Amino acid sequence: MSSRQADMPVGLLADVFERIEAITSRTQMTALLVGLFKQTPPEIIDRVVYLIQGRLWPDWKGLPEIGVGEKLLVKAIALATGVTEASVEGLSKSLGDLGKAAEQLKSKSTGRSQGVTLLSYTQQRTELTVNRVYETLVRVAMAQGEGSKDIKIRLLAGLLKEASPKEAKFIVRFVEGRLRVGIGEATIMDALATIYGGGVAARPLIERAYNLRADLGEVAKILASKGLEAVKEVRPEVGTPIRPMLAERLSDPGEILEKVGGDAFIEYKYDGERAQIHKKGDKVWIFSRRLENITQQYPDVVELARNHLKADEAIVEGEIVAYDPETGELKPFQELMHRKRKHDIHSAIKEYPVKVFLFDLLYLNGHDYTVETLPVRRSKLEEVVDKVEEFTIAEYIRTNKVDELEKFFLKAISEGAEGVMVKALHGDSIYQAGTRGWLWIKFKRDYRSEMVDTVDLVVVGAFHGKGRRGGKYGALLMAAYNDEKDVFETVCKVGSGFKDEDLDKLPEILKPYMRDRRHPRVVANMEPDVWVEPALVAEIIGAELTLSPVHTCAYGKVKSDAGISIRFPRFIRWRPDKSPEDATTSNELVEMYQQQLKKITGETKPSEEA
DNA sequence: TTTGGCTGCCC
DNA sequence: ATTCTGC
DNA sequence: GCAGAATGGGCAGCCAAA
Repeated sequence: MSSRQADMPVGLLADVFERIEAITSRTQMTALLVGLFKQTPPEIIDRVVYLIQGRLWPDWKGLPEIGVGEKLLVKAIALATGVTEASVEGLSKSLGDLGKAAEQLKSKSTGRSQGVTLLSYTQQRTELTVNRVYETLVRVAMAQGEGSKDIKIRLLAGLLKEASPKEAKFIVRFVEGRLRVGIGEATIMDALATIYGGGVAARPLIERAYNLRADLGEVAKILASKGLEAVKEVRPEVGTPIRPMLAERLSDPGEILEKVGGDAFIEYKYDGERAQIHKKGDKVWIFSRRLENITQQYPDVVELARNHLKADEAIVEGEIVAYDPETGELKPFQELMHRKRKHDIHSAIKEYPVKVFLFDLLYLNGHDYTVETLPVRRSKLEEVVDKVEEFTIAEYIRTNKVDELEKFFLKAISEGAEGVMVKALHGDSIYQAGTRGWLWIKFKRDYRSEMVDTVDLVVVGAFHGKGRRGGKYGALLMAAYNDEKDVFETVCKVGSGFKDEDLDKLPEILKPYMRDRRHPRVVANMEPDVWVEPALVAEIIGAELTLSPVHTCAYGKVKSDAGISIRFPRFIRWRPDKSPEDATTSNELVEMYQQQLKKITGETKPSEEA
């Protein structure tokens, strides 16, 4: 990775980030970002954009990640500032921000204290530049194999030593993968449109290019070097992933149909992994929802696409689901996850067979279908797919009736789907990346509390929050009551569902029960930041129960070496009327788990069906 | 050689 | 993944 | 309604410690 000639001080970025962090108005944020881009040489605008996004390059390039998380970062900061890891960790916990911790340590230890370690000339620091920082971070990412953790730590520590306190804050946050200043891709696009497109009116053009390239750095570079006209020329390309269309969520069927404009396609929402499948001649690529190249994980799907997509060039989308070829039943998401592997793929194929349910077509033989309506895309999809059991089109109906939607939804659930997708089919129902426009709406079982298990769990611990939850608790450790052993066994953490107000009250609520050590009646593998004596009960909702390698609830009862946990847990409300012994018991969770198994595997089989 | 901590990516 | 918040 | 940033369970891969 050679240095590029054009460069700029990274301090300029840090200054702008800090100013943006302090405000909440999106308009002002965009204006500040515009100011930054104006000072950015076009040659390095891609790097600046990546740095703002908290990444080195797009996921789909297949390049390594930084491979440094919180723990290694603590080591690097300790090494760079000459304090113990424990003190870095402590500061980070209390500030809720490892970046701020680094900043504080840097500003306290300017000059001498760290100069003691080695050379005094480090005091007259050379200014860090964007290229210098970027290239060092690339070296961190590229360090792999034996001894690589040490290399990563040293490289980062070196960078942090050279950095000003403010720069250190953002370097650390970058490595964590989020700058946390309130700038996302939309704000970046607005800023780019303002500078290079003559105003925010150019945003849709820029966004379209971004959707088709999934590389905002590249789009920025095209804009900066060749202008808006060049961006208009961007077309879908087989082998280059397209940013996925996402869905809104709603729990009322009537409202859903209203939102999509009455008439709609309703299709099963399968619980698997989303896949964007590209085919060009014999060559096939598969991209995940985050546009990682997952082709290697699914040689069976590659083969299916090769044989059953009747097109020279195509991009289609579907869901890969684990299933049992003997019975035809769909298997839970957890089963499919065993396919997330690089090694032993061929034994995994046999052990965890999958099938593919296609639901969209984005490109076909030179024609861009992302700009076509859903009915057009669907009918082309039907033409192009040579359906077989393992490679088929998602089950769907077309309707404008609420009761038919309800009925189809129940059928979907009974067949092991997690709900349905409701999709607009009107004249504007294009393939629109992201969530805008209410064109797709998901309707899942767990959005309806009456259809899903709600549990009352006991608080046994708490975790310090980060970012906007810095200085507060960010999550609680929850447990079920084991009435046979008279102990509390952990089920999950919960950090979602709290209003700011709830979080603000937490310290006061927890205060009477906080302890330094685990309460003797608590059984946990996990170590929270603070332990809490079992006393407080909260209602928790989730999508379903899972088998857990870490949580201790009913450990070994359903499966050896596994407890019971909850997928997508969220806080609903406190249950001050309940004592900890009134909480949901471990045995009740076992029963709920077994009931759930019956729902998934049992109900399709009975012959009274149909 | 095995185990376990950490990380990234699925949902 | 879900949820909350500020604009 | 959009955009952004909090937060969850759990899997495999990787690397270092045991």
